[in-house]
This record gives sequence, structure tokens and C-alpha cells, in this order.
Amino acid sequence: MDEQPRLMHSHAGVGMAGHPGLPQHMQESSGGTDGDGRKQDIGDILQQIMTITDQSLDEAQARKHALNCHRMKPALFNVLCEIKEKTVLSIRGAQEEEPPDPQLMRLDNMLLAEGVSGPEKGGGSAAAAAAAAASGGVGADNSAEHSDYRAKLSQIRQIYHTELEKYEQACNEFTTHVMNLLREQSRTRPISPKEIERMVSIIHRKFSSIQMQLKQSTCEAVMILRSRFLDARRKRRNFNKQATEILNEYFYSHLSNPYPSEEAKEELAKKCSITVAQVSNWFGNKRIRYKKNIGKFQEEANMYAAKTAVNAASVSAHGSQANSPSTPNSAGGYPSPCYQSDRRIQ
DNA sequence: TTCAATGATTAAGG
DNA sequence: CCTTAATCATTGAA
Repeated sequence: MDEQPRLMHSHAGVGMAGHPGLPQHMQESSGGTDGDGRKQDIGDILQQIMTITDQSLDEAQARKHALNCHRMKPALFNVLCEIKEKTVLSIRGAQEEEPPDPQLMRLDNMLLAEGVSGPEKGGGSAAAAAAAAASGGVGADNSAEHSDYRAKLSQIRQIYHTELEKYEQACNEFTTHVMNLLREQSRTRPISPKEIERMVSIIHRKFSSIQMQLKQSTCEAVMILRSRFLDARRKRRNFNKQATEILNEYFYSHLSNPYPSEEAKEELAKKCSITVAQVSNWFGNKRIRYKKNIGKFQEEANMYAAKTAVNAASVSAHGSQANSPSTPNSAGGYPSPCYQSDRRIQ
């Protein structure tokens, strides 16, 4: 085996610049002393390969064809592929395996949970249910917002799917294009099927990173939509005057213990046509705000105290003076018989 | 445009 | 669960 290097060395001067090794075999084998025509063949082929760029196109085509038809071609091709394979592997190392990207998985999970990816209609309703659950169990009173939310979500989903499809299509197109190209070139270059495969997987990786961007931005859009939806819930309407009257009446007539029981809340909710949660909110806000600045509410307190007094009087007088505070007779409100005193304490 | 009032949400605590 | 307290975001009046 050490014969080769020595020979190469001894003939070093004879070879062409840049490719000392190749013509050498020719020289050597052209002596014909080896008897075997094989070396001659290989040398021929290599020589032709080396000079192929010097030839005119037509000539090159002819040569190419000749080379392709040469009986040694498959063997040489395999050898070159093997060498190339080894080189590539040593250069690139073993970074082949791709661990499932945790971020991508996170995005996928979220899209699935939001019903953006996944089955067409089922996902949507699941998302709506999730949104309903997230909305605090208020339930049946915000169906309009739901449909709005769902419409926007399905819009996002549609965009997402069309984009995804586009990417997939582009990926496939590009892949087949590259594959064809490589297959075509594999007639003149050492390109093994394995390498083509690898190239395809590289392409797929690239495209999937693009897809990840799509998923990312879709997630963002969903998040924004969600926060908008939550904000939509915050889009409050002030309660109407009657409702506030009723709530205030209760509040000020139970000032010593303004904590309505569950039943009381339900009744108030019904009377005000708001939800129990809203009643709770109202009382929570009222208590804290009253406590924070009693002075500011003094007037209001007096007013409602007077009103309930009047109501009570009229009820006791007339026995069945239609209950509901529909049109309080004292709407104009007289300030209050009592103190109009010093507010602005704090 | 400004700003107090107000309904809703959130965090902390029981 | 509920409450308090702080805060957010909108409303509606000035």
C-alpha cells in the first residue's frame, strides 16, 4: 500500500498543476505494463471529468453522455458519493437528530387549545366553551360577544390555515424542484440518494421554521383577540337609574351591615335586571368607596334614608302601595331633614 | 380634552 | 367560595 505514495511522489513533476494525482494514473497506465485495462479506464474517465469544463457545450454534452454510459460509471459514482458522504459527515458532525422544539410544541398546544389548529368546527366550539369558562361563569348573557369572538377567531383560523397550506405547497414545490435538480445533477455530480434525502430534510426544517413564525404570530393574534374579548367584557354600561336606586336603597337601609345574603342578592339582581355577580361587584365597590369617604356619601345617605322612610310610611299607610320602586315619588329629592353638615373631612 | 364616577378585574387574605 | 383594596378602562358631564 505504500507503493502508491511513492509512485505519486516520483512522478510529481509530471502531473498538471492542481491535480497532481489524476494524470499520473494515466501516465502510469499508459505504459500498459500492468496489463489490466481497468486503470486505463479510470484514468480516462477522470481525465475527461477534469477537462469537461474546457470543452464546448455540445462537446461536453456528448462527453457527458459518453461518461454516463461508461461501464465504470456506477462504481465511480458510488465511490465518489461515499467519499463525499464521509467528508460531509465529518464537517457537519452529528447534528442530525432534531429534538422536538419545546417552543414549537408550546405554540402547537396553544393553537390546539384555542381551536385554531385542529378539527374545523369542534375546535371552535371547544374554544368558545373555554372562553365561556374563562369569562367567570357569567354565562348566557353575553352571547353577542361570544359570536363576535368566535367570528374573529375563525377568521384567524382561516388565515392561519390558508397560510399554512400556502407554505406547505411552496415547500412541496420547492422540494420537488430541488429533488429534480439534484437528480438531474446526479448524472454529473456525485449526489447520493441519501444526500438528496438530507437536502429535503434541510428544506423541510427551513420551512417548518417559517411555519413556526406563522404559528407564533397566530398565537399573538389569538392572545390579542382574547385580551380584546376580555376588554369587551369590561366594556361596561352604567346601570340604569332604577337599578342604582334599588341598590342604593338596600345599601343605605342596611348601612350597619351592608352585606346582602345570597337570596337578597338574587332578589336585587332580579329587580335590577343584572346578574348576582354584578350585585356583588356593586356592593363590593360601594362598601369600599363609602368607607373610604363617608363624607362624600353623606348627602346620598340622607337622601336614601329619607326615601326609605317615605316608602315605609306610605307602605304602612296604604298597606299595598305597589311595592316596586318604579317611580319613586321623591325622585326630585329633598336634601334631607337632617344634617347637611360638614363634608370634606378627608 | 379633562376628570370624577363607576362597573369590572385582580391580588391578597380568610 | 367570599371580602377588601387597588387598579383598570370606560362613561358621561364639565
